[in-house]
Amino acid sequence: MWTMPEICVSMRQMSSESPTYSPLYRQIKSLLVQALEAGEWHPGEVIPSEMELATRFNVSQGTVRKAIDELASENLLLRRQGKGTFVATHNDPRAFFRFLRLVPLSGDIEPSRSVPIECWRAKAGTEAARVLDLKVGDAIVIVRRVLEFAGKPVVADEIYLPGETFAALTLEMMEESRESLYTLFESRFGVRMVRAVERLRAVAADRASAELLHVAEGSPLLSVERISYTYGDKPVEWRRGLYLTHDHCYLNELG
Amino acid sequence: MWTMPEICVSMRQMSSESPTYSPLYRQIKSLLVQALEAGEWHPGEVIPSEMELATRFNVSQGTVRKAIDELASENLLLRRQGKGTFVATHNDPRAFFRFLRLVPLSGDIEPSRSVPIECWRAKAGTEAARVLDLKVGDAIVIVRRVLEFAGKPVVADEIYLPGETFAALTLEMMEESRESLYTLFESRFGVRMVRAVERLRAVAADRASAELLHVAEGSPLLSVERISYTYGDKPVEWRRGLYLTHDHCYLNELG
DNA sequence: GAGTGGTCTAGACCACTGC
DNA sequence: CAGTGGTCTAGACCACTCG
Repeated sequence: MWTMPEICVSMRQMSSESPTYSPLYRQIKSLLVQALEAGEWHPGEVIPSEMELATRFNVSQGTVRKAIDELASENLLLRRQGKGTFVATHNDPRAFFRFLRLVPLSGDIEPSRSVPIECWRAKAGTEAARVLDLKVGDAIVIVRRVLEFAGKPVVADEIYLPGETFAALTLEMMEESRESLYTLFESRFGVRMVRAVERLRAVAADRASAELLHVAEGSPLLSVERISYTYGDKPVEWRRGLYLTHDHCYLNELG
Repeated sequence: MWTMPEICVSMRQMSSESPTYSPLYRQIKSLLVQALEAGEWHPGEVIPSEMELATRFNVSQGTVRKAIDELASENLLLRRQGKGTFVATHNDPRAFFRFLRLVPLSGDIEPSRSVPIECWRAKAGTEAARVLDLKVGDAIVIVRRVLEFAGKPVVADEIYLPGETFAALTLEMMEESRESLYTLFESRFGVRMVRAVERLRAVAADRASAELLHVAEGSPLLSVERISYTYGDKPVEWRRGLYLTHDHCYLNELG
């Protein structure tokens, strides 16, 4: 159960003098993130109304509003006029394309399917440990899978996960699930990916990938290396995908 | 000279009944965009203070603030506390990396140089016409250039521009300019790129590109096709770049 | 109609910049 | 010091949803 932190008043006056000044609405924002992280409200659920939160935190509605505004713009929350504010979830077509920027060249919408291939345990090497913020030798889980669009293989993924959190992950679990991987992680492991960084390069297909994607060895593939983070910028996934960009392209908006 | 539109009061009451209702702050926002588009304030300049604008438009400071907030988040304006609000400009290192998401794998910062190669006039084909919103046969300007990092060629670009706007563009102009291409477009042609969409694929190097980038024919290259837009979502540039991703990668943040 | 988020206002005060 | 953007408040009203 969640208990109300009673620090609002003491927080407020850390103005002027303090070297770590942050405005009230950011403190509220961080309290909301803590509540999300602690699982006070689950993905897809409504959170209390702005007025209720304002009463709880002893601030005005406008201050809560500004905190929620930022969280909504970071896609942690979702506002729906007349209904309330909801915890964002990956179980939502919009979230799907936020993290998989692959679109068919034809523009048509294609059904996609995730085909898990392998899932095994290993110990973190120096690079996996660095990326996932673990110690060398810590347990990790490695998953290999293929993503199909319109029945054809388009992406070959290799995914590294911290072993502690994902100890229970099995191939069967992924095979049975009709949801996306991130939806599975969210519903079964309580891990919600919040943001990610991708590094893209063009590479030549090695033999294994060439077989998985049904192309000739040496064909150009788009290599997408991704590090995903949950609440508090904690890295929880390291993934390398090889994308076949013959009939698809990686779409990116530069704001 | 700019004249004050006097429609605020009439605009305000298009509530309830109207099918095209938009809140007051969005109407203010669109007036500000019109002013930017009309060249009322130039890139790098301060715009009037929030209070002044509020008086002009007969709204409260808060409403102007919300309009400016959105424009700042879209990178059209730049707020600086204590100094004022400025028209965003490409003559700024931050803007540079917003539109060129290429970073060295080593992490070091490398000096870049644009080497223009060719610049010629042509008539728009069906595809160029469609993308640039022109008629087939309309004049276009085509530029080829190479981007070097640390003295080595990394990007080969082919750039299509509407001929009318860029009639005066010459190779010499680009050679003499030490600014980025977008800075040149902004200062010499009054065209500010505001947003862009990129489509990425992995391709094999053809002979021409292989020579430009000093790699073997058939090497995997990252193909980046970009359409850039100015104010009002008007397309003004169509560009295809081939990126050598041996020592660099395309960095993308998924929010 | 009651409840939610969304807009708009007016006024007070704070933090930063530059003269 | 005056002027700018940034925060915070309180209250009114609008638009949307649902029972």
